[in-house]
Amino acid sequence: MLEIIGSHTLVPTGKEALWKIFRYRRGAEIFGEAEPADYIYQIKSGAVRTFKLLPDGRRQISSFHLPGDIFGIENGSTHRFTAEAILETKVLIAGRERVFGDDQEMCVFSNRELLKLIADSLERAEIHVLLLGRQSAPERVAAFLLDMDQRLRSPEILVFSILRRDIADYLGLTHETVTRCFSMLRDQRVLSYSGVSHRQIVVHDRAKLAQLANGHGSKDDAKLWYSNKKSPGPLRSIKDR
Amino acid sequence: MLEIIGSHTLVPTGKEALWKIFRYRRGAEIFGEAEPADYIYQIKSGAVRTFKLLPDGRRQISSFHLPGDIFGIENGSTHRFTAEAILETKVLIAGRERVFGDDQEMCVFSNRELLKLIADSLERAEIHVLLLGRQSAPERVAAFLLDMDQRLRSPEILVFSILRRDIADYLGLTHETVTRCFSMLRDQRVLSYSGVSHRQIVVHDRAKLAQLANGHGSKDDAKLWYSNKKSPGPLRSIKDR
DNA sequence: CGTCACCTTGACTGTAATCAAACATGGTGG
DNA sequence: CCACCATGTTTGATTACAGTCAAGGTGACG
Repeated sequence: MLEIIGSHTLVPTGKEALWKIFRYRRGAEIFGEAEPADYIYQIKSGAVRTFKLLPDGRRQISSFHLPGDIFGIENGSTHRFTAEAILETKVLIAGRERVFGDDQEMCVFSNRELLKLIADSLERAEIHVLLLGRQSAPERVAAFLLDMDQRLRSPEILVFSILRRDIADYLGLTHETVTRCFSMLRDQRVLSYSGVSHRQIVVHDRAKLAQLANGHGSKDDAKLWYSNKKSPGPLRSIKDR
Repeated sequence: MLEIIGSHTLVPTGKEALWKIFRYRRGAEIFGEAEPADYIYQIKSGAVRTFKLLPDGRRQISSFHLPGDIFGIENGSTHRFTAEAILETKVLIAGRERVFGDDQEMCVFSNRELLKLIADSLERAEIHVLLLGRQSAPERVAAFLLDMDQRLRSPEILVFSILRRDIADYLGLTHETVTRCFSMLRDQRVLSYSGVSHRQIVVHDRAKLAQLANGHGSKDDAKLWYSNKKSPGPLRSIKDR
């Protein structure tokens, strides 16, 4: 099983006893939208997606959570997302009273820490809004890769358990469009695949990626999309390749 | 000058002395992105938009703020948005130390109130992400109208100082698309314009609006878009109408 | 070795963007 | 008060980006 590896600080020191450990299989639901928010979660290993569903099944992933990340904190009494394990995942769980209890000594965070956690989520959501509202498909994919690369501390090989479909639902695209953007980046030598698996990515040109992500890319970058297909000459059947 | 009228509770009682009043003309910048966040703001009258810009000028409006709304609170030291008055606007201003000061007596909010303010912003941003990532243009416009209608307490006439361009930049669309969606809703008798101004809207069918906003609308609703144009018969010049 | 889930690519379609033009509104100054 | 102008809105024609539908390829795993 592929695994995302992060090197983040886990639970605040001295508070370890307040957390219990749980294990979820790939695809398992950790909590559901609108369910009572009785616990908060911190990832020990693995990865989690949180998302909302529309009645007709359209899905919007709001975040991917990696080792060290805390999720499931709600100011209200219920969860506003569903959370699922993307792969075999271990999480530390603490009761809600460990966050919002009156006795600070029994809490895992100070008021200030709690505020920072929520403010950080807000900032990420605001960036996500800009991405979805005003950036093109290649820009979104570049921004996503850059973000993942940074969160995983720019490893040699980006090992990626996140499916194309999940990336698409995070970026407001389809899995085919995500694949096409990856292929475009590969053709431009911004990234390549390590070995045969398309889940292991080597990022060659982070500067180019940043350029694309921020809309600073040259106009031609987007054109490459279609120009590849419209090359002159007779069409070749699939067998000919 | 048209004015948005809200009937919200202003500053917490007993804390009035901590706020000063300011006035901004239409289009005036209240604060800029990346500027030091030395003050927080509450709207007394008028309306404010907060937005981010991409280097090439694309704009994403994150929120419209109406009377009673508080904005400009930052956990960090700088603003993450630009804020501009949409029309002649009066705001109450308090220094940053009134929010994050150590002495609760000198602060305008309790820790709990502050957390709720930020958590509410986060919830709105998360809904915005779903809207931008997974909803169609007509759904976005319906959701926007419903939201505004609710925030203004479902008045007889929705008086609207927000330009089509601003709505578009909030919904991740163009102003033409927003106009087309309004026209579609008018043709379906969901709303109509009051008087000659297209800035005064009467909402006739809130249930239908809610249906459209949540993706529960019938499949034909979206089709009306194009079917109007493709009706048989000779084309009429504009003068003929 | 076969199956299943996932990924890639191609062909075509459709929604919303773009480009363009006419019209409306509100403010200004003669 | 009206003519004029700038700004905003509406509608139409066309384009383009991303979605949909479809088929084949590939890797992981039993």
